[in-house]
Amino acid sequence: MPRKASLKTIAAKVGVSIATVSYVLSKGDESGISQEVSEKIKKAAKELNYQPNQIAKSLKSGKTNTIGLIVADISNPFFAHIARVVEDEAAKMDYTVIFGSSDEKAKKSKELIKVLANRQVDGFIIAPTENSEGQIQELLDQKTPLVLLDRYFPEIKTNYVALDNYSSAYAAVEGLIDSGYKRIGVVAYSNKLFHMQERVRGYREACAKNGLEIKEEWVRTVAYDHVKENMQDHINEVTDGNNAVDALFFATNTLAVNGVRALDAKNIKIPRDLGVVVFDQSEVFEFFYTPLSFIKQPIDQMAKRAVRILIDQIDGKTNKLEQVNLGAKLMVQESSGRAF
Amino acid sequence: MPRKASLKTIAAKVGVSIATVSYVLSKGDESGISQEVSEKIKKAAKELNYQPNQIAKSLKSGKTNTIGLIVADISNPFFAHIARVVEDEAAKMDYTVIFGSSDEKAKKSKELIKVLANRQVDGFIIAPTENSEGQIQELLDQKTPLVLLDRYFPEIKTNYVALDNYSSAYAAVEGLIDSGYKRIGVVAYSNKLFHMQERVRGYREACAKNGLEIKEEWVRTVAYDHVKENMQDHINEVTDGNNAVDALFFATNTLAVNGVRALDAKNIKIPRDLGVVVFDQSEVFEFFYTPLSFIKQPIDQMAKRAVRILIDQIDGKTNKLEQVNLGAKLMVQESSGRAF
DNA sequence: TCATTTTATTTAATCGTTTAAATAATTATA
DNA sequence: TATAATTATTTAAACGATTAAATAAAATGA
Repeated sequence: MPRKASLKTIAAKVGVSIATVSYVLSKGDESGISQEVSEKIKKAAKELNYQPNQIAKSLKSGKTNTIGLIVADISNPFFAHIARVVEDEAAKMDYTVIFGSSDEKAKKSKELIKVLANRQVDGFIIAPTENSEGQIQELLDQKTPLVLLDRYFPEIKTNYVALDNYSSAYAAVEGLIDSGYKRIGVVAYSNKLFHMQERVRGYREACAKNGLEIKEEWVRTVAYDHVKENMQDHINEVTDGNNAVDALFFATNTLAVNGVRALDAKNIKIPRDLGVVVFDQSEVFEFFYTPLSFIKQPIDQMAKRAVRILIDQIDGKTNKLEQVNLGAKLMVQESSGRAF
Repeated sequence: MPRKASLKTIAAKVGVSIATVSYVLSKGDESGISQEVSEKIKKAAKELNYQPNQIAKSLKSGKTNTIGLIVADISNPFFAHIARVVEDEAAKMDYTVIFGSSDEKAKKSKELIKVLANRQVDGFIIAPTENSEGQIQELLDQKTPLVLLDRYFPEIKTNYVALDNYSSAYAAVEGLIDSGYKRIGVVAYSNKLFHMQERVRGYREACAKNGLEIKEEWVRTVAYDHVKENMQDHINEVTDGNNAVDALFFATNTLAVNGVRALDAKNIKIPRDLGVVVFDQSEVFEFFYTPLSFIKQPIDQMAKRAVRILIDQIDGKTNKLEQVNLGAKLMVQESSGRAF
């Protein structure tokens, strides 16, 4: 790429100083530069197809108008949706988004934070991975504007926008109970992230409060990297023998998609043989022979809110902690209610 | 955010010039700076948690190591998948990705190109919208490294990585014909983009070559922005009366998802009442009561190839035109073959 | 006409980095 | 010991923009 026209190019062409050009082009009518010279400069700028170099501006101003977005995996529809909303909301405020996928690995997350920080993003929106507390704390110590999204660490004082995972899970499982299911299991990720723990806690409490016993073998946890390999075993183990569950709560959409595939392979029919409810949405669910009941997260709201909080922080409009827990909606479809 | 440590900070702390610090930190052992001073500088850098300012580097070098990715909609799984592969491939080469969604609008695309160009991205990967030929040509005229992805304009000499849409569509429709379907319709987007036209052409030719007549009312086109509103009407019109189709070819996954929803609403069963084949993949298809046959695009390959071509161009390793048409695989499931 | 005010434009510094060229310090050579 | 060669370090310019401060030019007033 040949270098593009800069203020210098224009200045040379018109025969004025760079400063004059800068004033005309950035200050408009209040530039204090004569009509005559202004016209010439504007004309030259147009002819040279001048476009301001945002990098130079950023260096001068210390501001890039860029948000760093770190999610687990941009190709996961949940995060892709978030990315889109963040993009739109950011664009409205003249911000641009650089993204990265952490694959739920603290190491990748750390590397991403470093790369994006070096690129001088003005702030971060992060769906943090397990064991990334240190990284997050470090950003806070450096006073980097930051909003956690979807997940957060209760022991760290950060802005976050998340869901009331406990209540949502509770409601979902209670829905199963109300439909008459009595032996309810859960499939969750085997990480210590608060939101995941809360979902499991919601499940446990819903059962407890409704007088249902939980056998520990019904509480299945899967590593993020081994869902495909291990799901069938988990499903087999909770659906075989006389200790089989009669309903399952899947803690994420990916778990559900894989779980349902495994159930299908065993020819277990929903809801005839097994009730199902899922945390989080997927287009898949409505196309399943039995549309799955799920907890619908207000993704648009969450992402918008996160962007706004972040930009307010960047602008220094506020430095008070914003901790938002939104409510989710239980979308009851056929998978969670059987005729008894 | 307080300003971070810079070379200047380190220089001041150690009591040497900025240049010395720069040499030590960027040239390593061959810096030509004495062991003694080097050590002091490295120590200070570590203590100050020095991180190089990529913006300053970029200004100096004229290179940002950033790729601009413009797709129709990052929240569409097809593009989200592309984004992920682009991200990974770019990261391998020390590049970062800024993305934008054009919503198939030339105007938005133009704006995005401007914003990203001002941010000095080193090159673009674009899935171009209808009527964006001018924008693309302009980038080429400015010698901006560029690779079109998924779609391209045959009349413009650009690098591109796409699919042999014609052959793939042809094969898919011929699959329907081989299964005995005789009154085959198509649902496509009503845009003039080459890839879309090629899909329709593949459909037409497959029918023609196999001696099947096509009634023009079976060729349905939908505006990108009105799929949801109009799909039901289209489906009704091609499935009602004695001129009804016995099979449908959906030209994209979004069209298929909406189409199948509309078919469901009319209680038309696949493949009993209607054969279906789809261009492009979706997780949904396998969960439908009848898994849908579809054309599987080699998305990973496409996106990787696009990144590699782009970076080769950026590096000036080559300036020869790279035009890649990959083949797709027809994944036959139950939706396209009925027992006659 | 000369000082003063106002208006228009330029100079120069800055952001953080790189790097060619200049200079200073040290070591080797005669 | 003076000189040349080598090694270590600094100076200064540059990337492209912004902007306070300096200066130049024009207009105003007495």
